Amino acid sequence: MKITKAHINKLEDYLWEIPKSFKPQMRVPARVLASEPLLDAIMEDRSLAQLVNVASLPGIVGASLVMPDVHEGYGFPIGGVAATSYPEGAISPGGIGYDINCGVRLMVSDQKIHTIRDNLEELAKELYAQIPSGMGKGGQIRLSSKDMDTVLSKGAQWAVANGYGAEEDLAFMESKGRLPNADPSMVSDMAKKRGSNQLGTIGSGNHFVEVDYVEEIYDDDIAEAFGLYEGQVVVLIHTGSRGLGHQVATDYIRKMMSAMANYNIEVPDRELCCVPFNSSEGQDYFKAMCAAANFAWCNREVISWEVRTAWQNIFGPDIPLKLMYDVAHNIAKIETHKVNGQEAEVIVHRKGATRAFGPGFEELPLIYKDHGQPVIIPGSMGTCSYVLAGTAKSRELTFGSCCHGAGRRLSRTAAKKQVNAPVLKERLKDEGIFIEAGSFKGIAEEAPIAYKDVNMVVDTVRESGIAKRVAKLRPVAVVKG
DNA sequence: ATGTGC
Repeated sequence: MKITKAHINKLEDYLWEIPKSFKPQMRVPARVLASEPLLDAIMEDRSLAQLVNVASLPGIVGASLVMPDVHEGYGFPIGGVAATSYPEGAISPGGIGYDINCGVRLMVSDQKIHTIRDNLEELAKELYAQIPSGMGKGGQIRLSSKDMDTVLSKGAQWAVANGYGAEEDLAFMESKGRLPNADPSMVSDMAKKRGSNQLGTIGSGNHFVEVDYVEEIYDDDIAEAFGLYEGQVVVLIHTGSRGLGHQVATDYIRKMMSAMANYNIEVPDRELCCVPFNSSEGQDYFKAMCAAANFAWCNREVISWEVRTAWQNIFGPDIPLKLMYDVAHNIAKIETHKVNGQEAEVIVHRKGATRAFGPGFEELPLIYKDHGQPVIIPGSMGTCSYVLAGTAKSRELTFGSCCHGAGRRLSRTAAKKQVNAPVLKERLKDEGIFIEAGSFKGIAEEAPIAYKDVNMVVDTVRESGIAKRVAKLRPVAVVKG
């Protein structure tokens, strides 16, 4: 059945609900966090049908949720949050995504944009030279099978211990760059092989390394705590677990498709395949997912080292780049949330959604603790990005989650038809944004026109109260696959 | 997203 406005109730400004009564399979209502114009845009693709499907997941609690940057994905929409009861509720690889622990980190310099304007083109080229990018691309590091197991169990700590990272970065990463439940033996040899030369590589698609400057500060206190100020040059890194995470997802989706029947699980779409978290298949996947997440954190740490190398090559020694924060936006976590008025442990699936815990969260570095978790929102290439801070309200509305980006508006194919990439590249150069990319195809697919307006997305999360605006970033140099 | 596809 086609979902229309008639099926959607407005709960409050920026919060919409498709009630449980919409379909018999639904176990909880389906909720959309969006302004009305964004809701209209969301209704253009199959996001809401997928959101409704997710509401039938075994053990789902509260509501099936999507953020304002949602678009359709494999089974689950990208920009979705689903919490299932721990430990017997479902775990579903589709609710995490093929790129396990795809995420973003922000590094901050102590340079002002006007001091490096003349270096930007050179900087873009040097970053492109230092950071392997593109589909299937490997890097310099070849991991032995012993080192691979250490990466999978220790995450970013491996990079630090092996000269590709900085000890002081670890405290500034979600989960300190390491999920303790990882078990390398649950990751297939094929996945390990695919990942063995991919540490320190960004891949393709929407992944990038980008130099930005802070264009505007919205909250002085939080910006100061996060170490951000107007005019400051910063570096944004967006990538995940590459072929390794993709293979883990592929392996376990295949296993769950056949295992599902053993647990009498029926889902409205095969792509929602899942098993009970506490089943053997569920535990195996969770341990493998944690391992792939650790690979991704290590990858972003190694890329930071490459960025620091490029920085030194252009600006000389001793120009520090500090890690502001690193967030995952494709991951499942065991967390405590309020469910039907009671605190309960739940398995929170975030697929294209960022954890956004508010002030007081224990894991945060002391200097951030009074202000909530940094939430990093990359916009599309050549527009702008945001730094937000999580709030207490995110726990009430979205299981402590927020949006993760602008959200795709056009399919890759549609974007390629509409965009003349060489012209776009020149236009952006005229605006002072230098792009270095492996292919014009990649530039076309990632053109700003292919994305929603990130300002509208960020306005929604701000108005709904799940995050505060801290700073707006403007790109000046971009490396893409 | 991904050695683009059973």
